[in-house]
Amino acid sequence: MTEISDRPGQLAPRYARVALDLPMAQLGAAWFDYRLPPEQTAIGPGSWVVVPWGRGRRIGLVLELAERSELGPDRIRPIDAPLADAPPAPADWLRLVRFAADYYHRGAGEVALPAVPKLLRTPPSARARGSVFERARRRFDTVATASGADTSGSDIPSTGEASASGPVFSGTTREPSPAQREALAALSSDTGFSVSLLHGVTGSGKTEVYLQWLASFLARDETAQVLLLVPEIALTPQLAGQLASRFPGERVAVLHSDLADGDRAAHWLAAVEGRARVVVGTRLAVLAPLPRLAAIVVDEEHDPSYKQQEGVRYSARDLAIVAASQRGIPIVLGSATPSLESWLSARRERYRLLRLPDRIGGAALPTPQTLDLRGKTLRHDLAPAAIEAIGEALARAEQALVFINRRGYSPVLGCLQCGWLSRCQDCSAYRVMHRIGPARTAAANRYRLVCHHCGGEQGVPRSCPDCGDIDLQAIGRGTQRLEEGLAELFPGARIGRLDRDVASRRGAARRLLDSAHAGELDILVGTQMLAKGHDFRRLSLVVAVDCDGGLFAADYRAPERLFATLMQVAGRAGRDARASRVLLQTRFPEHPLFAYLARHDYDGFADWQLAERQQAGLPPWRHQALLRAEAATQADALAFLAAARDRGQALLDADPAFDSQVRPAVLDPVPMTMSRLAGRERAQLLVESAARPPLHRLLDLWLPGLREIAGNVHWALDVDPAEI
DNA sequence: AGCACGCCGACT
DNA sequence: GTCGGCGTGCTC
Repeated sequence: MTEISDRPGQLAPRYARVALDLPMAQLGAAWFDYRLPPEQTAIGPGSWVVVPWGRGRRIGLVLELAERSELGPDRIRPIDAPLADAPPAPADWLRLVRFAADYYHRGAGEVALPAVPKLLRTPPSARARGSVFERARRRFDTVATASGADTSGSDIPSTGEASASGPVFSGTTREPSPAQREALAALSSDTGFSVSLLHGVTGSGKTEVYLQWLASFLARDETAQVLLLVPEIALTPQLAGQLASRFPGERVAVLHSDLADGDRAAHWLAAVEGRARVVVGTRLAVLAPLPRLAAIVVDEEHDPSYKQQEGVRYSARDLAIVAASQRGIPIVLGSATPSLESWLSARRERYRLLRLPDRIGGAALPTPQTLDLRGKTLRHDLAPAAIEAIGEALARAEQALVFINRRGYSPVLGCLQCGWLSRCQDCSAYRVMHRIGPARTAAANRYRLVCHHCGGEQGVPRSCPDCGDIDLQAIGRGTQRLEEGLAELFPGARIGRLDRDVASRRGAARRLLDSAHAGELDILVGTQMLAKGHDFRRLSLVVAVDCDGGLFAADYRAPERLFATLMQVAGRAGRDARASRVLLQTRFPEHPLFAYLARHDYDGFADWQLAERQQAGLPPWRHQALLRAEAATQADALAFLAAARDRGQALLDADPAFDSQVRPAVLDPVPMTMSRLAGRERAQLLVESAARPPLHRLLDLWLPGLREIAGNVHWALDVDPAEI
């Protein structure tokens, strides 16, 4: 517990600077002052307090105490009370929160409060009996003792040895390979802060390195905690079980947004109070206030899901590195296809590069081959050679995985007569046709049109809304339609599908994966979801239906993502040392990306992409911040951004401190690619800079003034945007 | 951002 | 005559 100043002769502070979860840029404040209770309390930096706000109550975080306030005393209200039973925030965590607030140009409360489970940051009502904290403590004790591990997926059957757990996740320690031993030896020399990039192909045993390395911290110090960040929630529950069996006697806290409120509070509190020494979670776990953090691993560090896309748009990977640096502890970033940001840091020897070049057990990586679609007659979007290969795999009683990164039945419905397309009325996008009923249902009830952006839905019109023609066509193919096509091509084959629609039904994803592992499925159809961390023993063929979307996309990160995705999908094949094939359907087989992929040459690909980015003046060579605006009309959004640009430019011109060599550039406002979303018009303004300090200096000067010109335009800043 | 107060249309 | 539309204004 942090204590208030009791230095003799000093004036006792009368006020607390409290961070609240409110949009501070819009409110024009960095914190709110409240009066401390006159009697001696333990309120100090890191204390959680209940404060009056308007006519209600809110939970706030005390940033610091102060003797004076800018505000007249009559405008300052007193703190209600300390939040009973809440463990104070550790100083290390407060530092991280402050860094994130500065870096992302938001209020500290906008960073800190969303990191606390809802149940624990709801002001206690006068009625509530007992402490939510005490209940959360008991809950974790019960679940952690009962199952030894996981609480989140009680409907999820535990996976046996022959199941989803690949060898690297097994409960027993296996003898490390020479490369693993080398990596572990290098890591064991660490004292204090260091960043290591563990570059290892799928199946090379990165996880074993993480776990052994983390275990060494737990063994060395009986109060030490370790943090393992993972990209997606889908695999987290089973990973928790695996960690629990791997660290017997340790209690594992699991943190991700899909936990039930009570579980989330229980796990968070166990982590925060040090009762759980192993903490595993998705991006939000990086903001858990861990008092005894000794080491961090970021698994699949390149994964886009580490970037928060609403509220404070932080990068959990970047914040993890900051946290390690602030605490003077080591961090390991692992990936088969590191982000170009991390790769550049490794090339500059700011990060130590460790490699696991080979698959465990010596299984060869299959060599991806392109299938040129030009001039071919496709059936259900599949080239003859792909169909043939699937047939061969089935004949050998092996499994095939067909990958398509589009869910639903067809991406758009259209009228062949007049050209009408199923546009979403609220978004600049097409509504996607989804099959919702079985084949015997009347066609009109079998499908719906769904917008993947705003969630808007409608029935399928019986005839064209524009010309009345009844010949409406599903155009293009998603997972559902591909599944149908495959059933037609391979009657009798057992086909399973996995995409977000399937996964949203509780337990459905697990059931599908279990049947796949049990050999009850012959063909798996799915999106990215199918590519993450599953070893299918009998899988000998992977077909990627459409690789071309990522080749020439407007988004300069598209090739990087495509390369990572295809590497990951390809990695599903051939773990059992069977002769495996990976077929990539494309109309541009001569694209250099495929050559790097075929050679398994990540280094070459990354260096090539880095060179392209350097030439184009893009990250990670230059740094970006994006000012996003949203208004009723595009004109309003653009007018606000234009005014913002002028003010930004004026600041740059007026301040000689902006060195002309590294002066940030404020570009012109443009409508966003998705210019309309959920009925709101959106536009954006890019600021870019060769160096970070002048960029942040500009943002510091610039953002406070935007309040005056915003009118009814909503705006927000995105530092290091992932998509532009 | 919430959540008030505050003035103008179609309903019991 | 009311219920309610969302336009400004305030919150330490």
